[in-house]
Amino acid sequence: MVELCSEGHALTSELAQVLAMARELEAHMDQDSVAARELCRALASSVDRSIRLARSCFPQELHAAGSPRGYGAATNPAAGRDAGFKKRKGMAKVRTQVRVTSVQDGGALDDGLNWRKYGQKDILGAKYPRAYFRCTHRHTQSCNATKQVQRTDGDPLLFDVVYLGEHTCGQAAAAAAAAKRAPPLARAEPVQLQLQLEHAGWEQQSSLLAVETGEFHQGIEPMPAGVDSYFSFVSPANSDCQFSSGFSAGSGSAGVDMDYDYAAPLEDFFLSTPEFFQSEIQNL
DNA sequence: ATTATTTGACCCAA
DNA sequence: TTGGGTCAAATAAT
Repeated sequence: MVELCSEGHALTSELAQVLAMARELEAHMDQDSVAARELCRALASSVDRSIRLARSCFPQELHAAGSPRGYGAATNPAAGRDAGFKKRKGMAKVRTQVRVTSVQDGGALDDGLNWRKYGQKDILGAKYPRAYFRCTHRHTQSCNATKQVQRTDGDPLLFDVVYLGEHTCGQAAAAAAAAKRAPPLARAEPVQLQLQLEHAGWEQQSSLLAVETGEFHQGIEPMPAGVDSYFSFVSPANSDCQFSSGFSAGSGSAGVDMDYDYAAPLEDFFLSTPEFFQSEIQNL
């Protein structure tokens, strides 16, 4: 279920990067505070990636070790077994996890998706609370889409956003269409995305990718035939940011209940992602 | 007046 | 029993 080889390589190079950045940071420390801060941020991101990679290599062991919360695997201790998520009425069978750098600008970019906060909880072992949002149209259109937003422990500028369910109201499709017509403005800060798909006992977690917000949608390709879920990203700005992943859940026990098409909701999601987080991150 | 947020209470699965 | 998710009354914002 887990490809130790490729993930292990990624982990190794990630940790090597951490080491290099740490040394560079040391050299910078009493000269240039701006560069040092930037390095700290990169360092924290890298550590965070390493943790995720390590989790995907050794899910059980690391979870038992009690690492910080706020990660998809941590919220899903049953990964690898049946019922990786709490099955609630009307809950869609796909969970998408997204991390994004905080974007602080007053411009209220409206992607057409409306969320309403309905709760906030302190999470055991996490520095920051987790906020719970539901679709504004839950009652009028019985749309059961929800999401959870939580600031990561490692890097305060990064947020974990977990989407549960899909929009059955019309706004998701409308937002995707709007994003296609008028792509968001490019920002200086890259956005980091992480994709996590869960389906019954099957789980696959992607590598992290970093792409420019103004361009990332260009890399999205629909999945090829014969693969249950497939996405490919290429950042024009950075060849290191190339990402592609194919998921085949057709074999073994993972094949149960395959009545869901991953492609459409996820593509819609990525087409309008950068604006999602404007309001949600403010109070976290 | 209407709509959104806050926050303690409640529910439920582990 | 505990922790996470949701509810709903009070409060704030528009």
